[in-house]
Amino acid sequence: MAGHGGRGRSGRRPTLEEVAARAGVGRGTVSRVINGSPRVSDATRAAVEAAVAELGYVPNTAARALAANRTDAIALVVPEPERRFFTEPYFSDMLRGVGAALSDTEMQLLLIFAGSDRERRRLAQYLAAHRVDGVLLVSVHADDPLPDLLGQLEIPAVISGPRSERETLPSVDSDNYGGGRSAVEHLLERGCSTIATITGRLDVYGAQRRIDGYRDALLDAGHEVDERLIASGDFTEEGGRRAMAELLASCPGLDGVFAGSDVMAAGARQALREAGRRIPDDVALVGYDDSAIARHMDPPLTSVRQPIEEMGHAMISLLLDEIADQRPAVSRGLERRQVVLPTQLMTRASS
Amino acid sequence: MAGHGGRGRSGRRPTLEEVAARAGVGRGTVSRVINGSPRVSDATRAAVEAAVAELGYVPNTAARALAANRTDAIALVVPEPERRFFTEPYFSDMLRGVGAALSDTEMQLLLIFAGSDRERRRLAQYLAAHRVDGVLLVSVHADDPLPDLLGQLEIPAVISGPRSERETLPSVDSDNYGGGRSAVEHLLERGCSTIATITGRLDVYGAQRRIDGYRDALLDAGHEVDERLIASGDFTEEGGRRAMAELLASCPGLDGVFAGSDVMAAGARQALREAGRRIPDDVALVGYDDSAIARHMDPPLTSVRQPIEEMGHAMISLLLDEIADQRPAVSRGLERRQVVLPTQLMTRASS
DNA sequence: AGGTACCGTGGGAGCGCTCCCACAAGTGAT
DNA sequence: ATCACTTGTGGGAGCGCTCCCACGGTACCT
Repeated sequence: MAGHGGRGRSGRRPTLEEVAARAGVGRGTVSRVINGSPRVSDATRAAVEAAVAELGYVPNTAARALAANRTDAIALVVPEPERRFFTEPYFSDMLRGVGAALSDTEMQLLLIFAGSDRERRRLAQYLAAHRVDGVLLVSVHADDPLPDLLGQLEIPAVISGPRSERETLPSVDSDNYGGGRSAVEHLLERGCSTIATITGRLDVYGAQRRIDGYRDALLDAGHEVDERLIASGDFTEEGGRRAMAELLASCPGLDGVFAGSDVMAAGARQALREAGRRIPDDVALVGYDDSAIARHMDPPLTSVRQPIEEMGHAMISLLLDEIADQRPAVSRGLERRQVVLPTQLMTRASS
Repeated sequence: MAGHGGRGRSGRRPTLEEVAARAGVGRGTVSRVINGSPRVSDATRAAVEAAVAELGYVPNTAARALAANRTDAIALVVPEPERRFFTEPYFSDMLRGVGAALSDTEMQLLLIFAGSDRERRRLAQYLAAHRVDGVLLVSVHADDPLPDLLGQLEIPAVISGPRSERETLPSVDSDNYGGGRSAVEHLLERGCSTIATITGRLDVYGAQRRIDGYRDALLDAGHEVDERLIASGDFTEEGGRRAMAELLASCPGLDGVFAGSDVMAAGARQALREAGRRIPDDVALVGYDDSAIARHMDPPLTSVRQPIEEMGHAMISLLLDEIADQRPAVSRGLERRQVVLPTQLMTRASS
């Protein structure tokens, strides 16, 4: 054999040009094959593919990014401290869903925390450098300036929970209203007469919608809504514990609780236990998220399941559309780019 | 004002060339300023910095990567399923430590899971494309082929727990032997006479070393080692529970347990509770990692603390050295590139 | 037969940077 | 004054790709 230019030898990596020479074609043709263009004859394609395999050719991402002005990467931005990311199963579930949706793509996923001011500055710099083609925004609070920044920079973005009913960014969400409603309807069916709720942070739109669902379910069943039965948590376990303690103090007679997240439900369980209330005999408890916590709690927690996997898929799909659409300035009609997916109540021993 | 080429206008971003023109210098000089080269006069530097600020210039990463043949990114590779990453606080602590160590750098950190075969193939492709300058390997099992792959591709790497006493890669570890030893010595001091241990996966070198520490502490105190007191877990909570149950069955008289991780200690606690043993009155319990679990357990868990933050720093520091050294083929002596950091026993109510 | 269409293909230009060589100007020893 | 360095600077070349224009060939219409 003349030459020994196999892939085994490390050092320099083969380039497009070398593949072209080996396959006896031009550079452009190899590029077309690599990028799956249909305008290549079958014979040529086969020859190129053989050359690629023989040489162990792997495209140089940097060169491609420079020439094509894209990075083939998207960022999952979590505007929360890292700690919360790991504590709150919602995030890790979301990461998994998005990762799964992306795994049949060439796109790379970057996880970026933007909890502290320092991290935010870093992120701003990062986005200014256009190091990603698009951004997935998870858990954004109502007054967060991040979406505006993305708008200025003209970086496509999709948000996981809309910030309000007038969200301008494409968004994906579960049916928080319906979910809250179904939780409360379930408690009513179980015979609860005094149902409290522990809400998430009120600057999160989804948390508000769950409360709306709570309210309407009670009203439609002919109950009136006692504002003292609405305690606000902050999505943390400790917040749930505290809210539950307050509720028990102000309304000792309550017999059902809808917590706005499983983690808060876990906190509520603690408070109930400390107060000597049995679950579900004295107080029935329902959570939200159907995370691992719910299944492992004692007793197992009834919870509202959000189709996280599907939500991840939907977000990716919206974002990729957004990225693709960015180039031609065609009039993208006002087709609804707000996806809402249904929830499902998972009934367990806690209610 | 003539022109309106400020940073506000989006669309095209300013290039080096434009900054150079604005500052009235050459391209090379701007590059030197951007990269902090000392061979620039103060006056010129100031002029360039002003131009950079006025134009809102941000370097194009892709162009830089292509020209300089580096990516300014490193990967944290976790050869475990995603689930374990989120379950096991060790990983998130490590991520935090590494992230902190990297935050005063320009380097970007990528988190990559390589739990499934599919993910591993993706990773291999990724590494073959040289999309990172270096790799941090966390929790590698003895027979993992990943380190070899990295070697072939000549990608600098640092491993978080050496695979054996003959580790060839630069590595960072806590003193597992000393940690295990101190845990057992502590139990002996507390008056325990029959001390069991729940080990981590035996193909993890660190787990072995903790057992060695356990053994030696007992031997040095004049006890003999009863093999029935050594039960193997797999670092999971369920594994800890099962191992504890076995230990209780075979050695009902035990009064002290050293668990190889906090998560397994949590499992052990369950089993102890189910068996009606009180902690620490009937059985004293010590964990390893000093993770959040330890502090929140009931009773709070005595645990061996590894200086994760420092370990992160050490890993980064080793890796950056490795990357820097890669270029000149100088004879890098055999200076020990194996860092071992001391542990510290955090005493709490469980012992 | 000539015209028009398209297909598959080759290769120039250029993406924005870094590297390095060349060169002018200054410094100090001889 | 001469030579040898050093310091700061400009700009050519080139990194490996994509984009796009141009071109020869074949097919199908007049």
